[in-house]
Amino acid sequence: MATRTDAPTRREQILKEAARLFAERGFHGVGVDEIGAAVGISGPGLYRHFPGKDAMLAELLVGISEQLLTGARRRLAETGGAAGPEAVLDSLIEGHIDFALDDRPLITLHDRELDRLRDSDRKLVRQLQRQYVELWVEVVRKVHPGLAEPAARSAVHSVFGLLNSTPHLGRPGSSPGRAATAGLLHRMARGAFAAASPAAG
Amino acid sequence: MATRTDAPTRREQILKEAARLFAERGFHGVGVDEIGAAVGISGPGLYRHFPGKDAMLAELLVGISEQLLTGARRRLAETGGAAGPEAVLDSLIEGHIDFALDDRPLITLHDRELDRLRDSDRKLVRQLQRQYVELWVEVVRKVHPGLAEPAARSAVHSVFGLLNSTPHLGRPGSSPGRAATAGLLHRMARGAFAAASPAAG
DNA sequence: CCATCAGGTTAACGAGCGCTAACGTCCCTG
DNA sequence: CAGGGACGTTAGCGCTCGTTAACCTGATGG
Repeated sequence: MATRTDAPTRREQILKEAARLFAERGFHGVGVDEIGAAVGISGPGLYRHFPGKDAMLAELLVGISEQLLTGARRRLAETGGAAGPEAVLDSLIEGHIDFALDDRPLITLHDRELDRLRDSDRKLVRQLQRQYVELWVEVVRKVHPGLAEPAARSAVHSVFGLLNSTPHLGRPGSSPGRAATAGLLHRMARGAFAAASPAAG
Repeated sequence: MATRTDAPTRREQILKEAARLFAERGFHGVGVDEIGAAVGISGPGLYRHFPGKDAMLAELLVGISEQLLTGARRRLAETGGAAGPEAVLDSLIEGHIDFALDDRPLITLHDRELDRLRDSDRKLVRQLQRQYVELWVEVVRKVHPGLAEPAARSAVHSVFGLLNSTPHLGRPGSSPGRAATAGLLHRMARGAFAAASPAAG
């Protein structure tokens, strides 16, 4: 019988620590020796698990993009049929906020270190990101039909900027607490979308 | 008599190109030779104008922070007396949007490369940023008295995230055009603040 | 009981970096 | 017309980095 949720493998440890370090000091600012030290082994030992430093970043960024996209598709499928588009949008916002609050280092990496990837990986990540954005755009336009498509796309990007501000919001366990912060971000995102339409007073 | 606005000096050229390169590939990802090449001189020639690579980044970040803060104070002084706090908030938003749209590389650097600074410079930048945030917080709380101070501070940080999303919004001259983008961002920022209060329906 | 292999170790290489040294060349000024 | 400062250049130093090579060890399994 397997242990509950299978204790984190070495690869996963490495990815987690690498994400934290990359987010703190940037991809080029972190040496492989530091990443190794963070998981208790030393520098070149990492090469038993990854072909190189680039590969760690690639796996992180692709993983983030896939996780966001598949999560959004799942939420769309679950919420889409039963309730109206408003419920779908709320679910998308909730999912993004959960991710931004629980994996702050990854959110930081997601739009910061994309240019350090090999061409093929970068193309893949951008494609996943684009699909994620387009999924949001469709839902937003159902909730706010007065919004033209280019404006909706800009609005989605801007709301991502709003939701991804979590790294600036004081460390977990500080001022407002997680639930309050999530609620605040959710209301602000909805308010921002609602105000995006030029017609709205 | 001086020429109109004094043709850009070598220092200013260097700072502008360095900002662009740092924003594109990160502080550690850009070599001094590249910065030199971007202004038509080669690597070590930069050291006639700056004591080191770090100094360029420091001057950029301190300059940004000072420009934002002094601009906000000026707007507060100009708009504060005559009209109500709503007009002040609109003016702050407008100023921040102008900056985010006109100096995208600087906006990118502003919250990305802060940790690469020497301790003293980083302290200075953080202090300027904090004053800028607090100025916003006060104005926001006058417009939305139902908002507690910690929530207001979080809301301000989140709206900065929204406004600073301009680098993701398609290069200048694309889809919506500058005025339309500025208007969209402005409405969304106001909508986000308005929705931040828990009481709001 | 020994072969294998996963997962480490240390040593060292080659490239690239920021920066300094030494030198050249205008241009301004007394 | 000296002389000096502003502003370049190229050569090269010292260091750090990512990566490879060579070796070690403990668990596994036929």
